[in-house]
Amino acid sequence: MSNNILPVKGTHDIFGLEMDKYNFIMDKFYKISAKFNFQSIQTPIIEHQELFSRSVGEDTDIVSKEMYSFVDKGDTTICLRPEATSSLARFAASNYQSGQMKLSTHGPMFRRERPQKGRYRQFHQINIENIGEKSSYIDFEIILIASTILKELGLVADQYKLLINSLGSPEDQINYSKILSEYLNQYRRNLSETSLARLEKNPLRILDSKDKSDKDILFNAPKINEYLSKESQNFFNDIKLMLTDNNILFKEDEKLVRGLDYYTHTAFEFQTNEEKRQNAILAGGRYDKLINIISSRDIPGIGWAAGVERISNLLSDNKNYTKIPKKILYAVQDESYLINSSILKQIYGADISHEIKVNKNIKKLFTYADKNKFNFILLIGEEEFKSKSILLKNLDDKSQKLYRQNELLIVNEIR
RNA sequence: GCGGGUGUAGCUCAGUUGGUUAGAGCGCUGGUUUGUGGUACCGGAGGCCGGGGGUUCAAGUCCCCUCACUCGCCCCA
Repeated sequence: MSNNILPVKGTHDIFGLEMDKYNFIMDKFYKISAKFNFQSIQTPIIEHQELFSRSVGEDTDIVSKEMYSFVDKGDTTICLRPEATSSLARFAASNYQSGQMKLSTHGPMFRRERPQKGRYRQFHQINIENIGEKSSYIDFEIILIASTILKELGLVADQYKLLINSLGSPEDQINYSKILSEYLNQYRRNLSETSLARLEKNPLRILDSKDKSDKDILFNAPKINEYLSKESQNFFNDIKLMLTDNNILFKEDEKLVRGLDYYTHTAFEFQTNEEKRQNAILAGGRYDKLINIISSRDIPGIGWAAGVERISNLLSDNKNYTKIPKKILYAVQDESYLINSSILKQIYGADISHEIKVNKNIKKLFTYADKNKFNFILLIGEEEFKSKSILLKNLDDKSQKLYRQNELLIVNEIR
């Protein structure tokens, strides 16, 4: 026991039902995103740390205390990616040409937090990003895709809700930040420590503080939607109209600002309605200034990320997430029966899920087939070997038939 | 970073106010007349009771430390 090597804290092996659910989620995700013309991409899991300190923000929790970073045999600081949007933005910054670049990806992300239910140090996300398009239609479409995927995965309406907000244009944000800072400055004494720090660097993030005294102060704070420019208001209204038009329920939440610094305009989050758990399952928004922060180009973008484990947790354990193929067990009483076996070659050549099992005890062979949920057993025991025959039994309906070895065509008998 | 809970067989757990060789179910394995599987019955293997220290005639049980897992807070998908 003490010698066992366990997985690193906060990491998990994915196997069995969990793996089936994971594959199920991937399947729906890529199918639906492909339908909207997204192209899949895989970017490296390691990146220059600078990518995230510039994009996500130096003083976010993610960058300041949760990143796995190391110096790579010299002076390059490398890190395990804590999220994927920055990597895709990096890719787009050097590969975008014109029109829309629609990207979908998935993979492991790493954040060094205290693990708990629905929060792991290595977790998995699915992401879609649309880069290069300013139209509010895209904001709607990206939310529509999210909603479609959750539905297709079998989540029902009362399991989750959609919250949306507009953070306005970069100019609106600067403007509103000033007004908010002025207001909050009057209450410096009562603000929490973290909020005080944010007051200097990024006052917007104070809005989603969960500190009680902060909340009291924020109750009467100026609201961002009162300070949006006319253009920003129209932009946001268009999105809401499209959502309503397509029966996507949402709730406006003026406190929703997201934990990353790069968002502008639309911010949204799908949350589970279940109490007592990490409730954000999918979240994202528009990031028109992000690419300019990490490159010399200025390209708008919008996207979201969803936590695979968090979605997986919401899926029922009692469903079958795999289309199991018929499985066949080729069982023989002695290894020598497998030598120069035409049956074996047929099995290898056919598109059949199979296993070979050798045991002198016939009963063991059947028990094995049963326990491992094989649908058919192909048996060559001593008698069959002598008479050059072979037994095929359907384990589901218990019917069985004896064939001559040189006459059996497996693909014809099993389907 | 801060709090709560739990560590006993491969897995899920019992172990009474400290008291001899530490238990159950499931799983694994052998058998119930020699070639036919989900049931039934009988047998078997398998535990430094997470680790270290302490109290005691005696510790799985009480105390301290430590490690691991887990659930919350913060934050986030």
